[in-house]
Amino acid sequence: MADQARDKNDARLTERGRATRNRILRAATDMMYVRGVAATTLDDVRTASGTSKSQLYRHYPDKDALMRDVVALQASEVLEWHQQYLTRLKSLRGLERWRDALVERVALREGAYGCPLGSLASELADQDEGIRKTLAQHFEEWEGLLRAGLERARDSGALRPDADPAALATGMMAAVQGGYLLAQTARDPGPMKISLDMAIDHIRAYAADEGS
Amino acid sequence: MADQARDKNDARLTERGRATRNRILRAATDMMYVRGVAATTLDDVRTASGTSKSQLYRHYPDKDALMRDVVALQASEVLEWHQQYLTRLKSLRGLERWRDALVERVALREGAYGCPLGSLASELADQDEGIRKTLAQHFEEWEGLLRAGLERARDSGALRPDADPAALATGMMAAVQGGYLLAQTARDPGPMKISLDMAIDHIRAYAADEGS
DNA sequence: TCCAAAAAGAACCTTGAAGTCCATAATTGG
DNA sequence: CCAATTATGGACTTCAAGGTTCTTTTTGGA
Repeated sequence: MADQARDKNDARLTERGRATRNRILRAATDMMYVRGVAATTLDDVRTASGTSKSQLYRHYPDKDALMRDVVALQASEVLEWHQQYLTRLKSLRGLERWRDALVERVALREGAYGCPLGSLASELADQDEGIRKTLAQHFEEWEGLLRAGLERARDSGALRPDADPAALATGMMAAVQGGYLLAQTARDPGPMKISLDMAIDHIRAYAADEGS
Repeated sequence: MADQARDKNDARLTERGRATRNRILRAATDMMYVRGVAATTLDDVRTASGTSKSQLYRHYPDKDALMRDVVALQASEVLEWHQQYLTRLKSLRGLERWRDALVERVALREGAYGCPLGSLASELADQDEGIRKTLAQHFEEWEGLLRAGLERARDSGALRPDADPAALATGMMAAVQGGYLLAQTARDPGPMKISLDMAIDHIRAYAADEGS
């Protein structure tokens, strides 16, 4: 009882305990991404992480708690990846570099598995209101990276003053998610590239001087 | 054994039997859309359709077979709905009417549940290769409606000759799917409208005479 | 009206996944 | 180095979901 509360945040875990916990979370995150949350059993996680049932139980009261940590980890990794490209964004050129990296990433697995956050959202949004809200916040943060970049581009004169960074960022997010889904279904990164090109062209229409 | 083969296509079923089969399929389709495929139990379907276990078994050898019919029904209904707006499409004006109807449809349920086909795709694409291919074909058919409409628009002079209907249709499909996912996660149809507006604007950039 | 075939209903079985518990091994502090 | 605490392994229990089978009811044609 006191144990569970303590273990939730790994405050008083030894090095070894924390390593086990991380192995569990890593295995669960990877499997839930590839197979889906419902299709991933705790026994799968146990095997893949090289641990045992009682360890799952020690570190997570139930599958839901594990799932919530999976969402958090996946979100932090996705955000971190995009930050890498977007925190200093202020031109169309930067947006194109980001697009190329993203398309490359999707091409590496031939489109499969979809967006690490998007597929969680699709599976869980209408099932657990708490997780839905959490995911909505993560999406907002992600969109915020784009919006901030576009604002910098506008303020620095790369985009016209009448450009609407918020709407452009939302459109770009939809292009990303739609591209992911079409790529996943077709097992082909092609649609992702076309989709992102569309969204960038749409932004380019607000470029200060015509042409790229 | 002969029974199963016979029942698969409702060739030699009586009126009553066909009605039961339809009730089962309708209930399964609705529930799997709202709750997801994995979260829908056969017992749920049995209750919702007012039938019993042996009837499920009689009409469908297993859950997978039911699932496949659900995909087919959902696809035919989605396609039919979009055909209604897209078969005679040949101008931006028509595209805008379609967009308004789609946004209205999403707004009715406050964004929830996502795309009837897209959420099936996200859940099943990496789980069952056969279903993935089927869904890819349905998406292609859907995209084909858009592409054909854009080709008519181009041939009738509404779009410039250098417009690429295939790429524009793919971009539009991504906008639809991305819009659905963001609307589902945010429980707000707003992103769907912004996303479709972006895709239409992108097409408008290829309009023969400037402006709409 | 009666009979054969089809459909419905409900009890039953099997499997697999989540969750529980306890004995043993490892680790850490005094 | 010993005792106390923490981590581990694996067996066990429970439960729910899928799937099966049998009996009863309904239907439709001779």
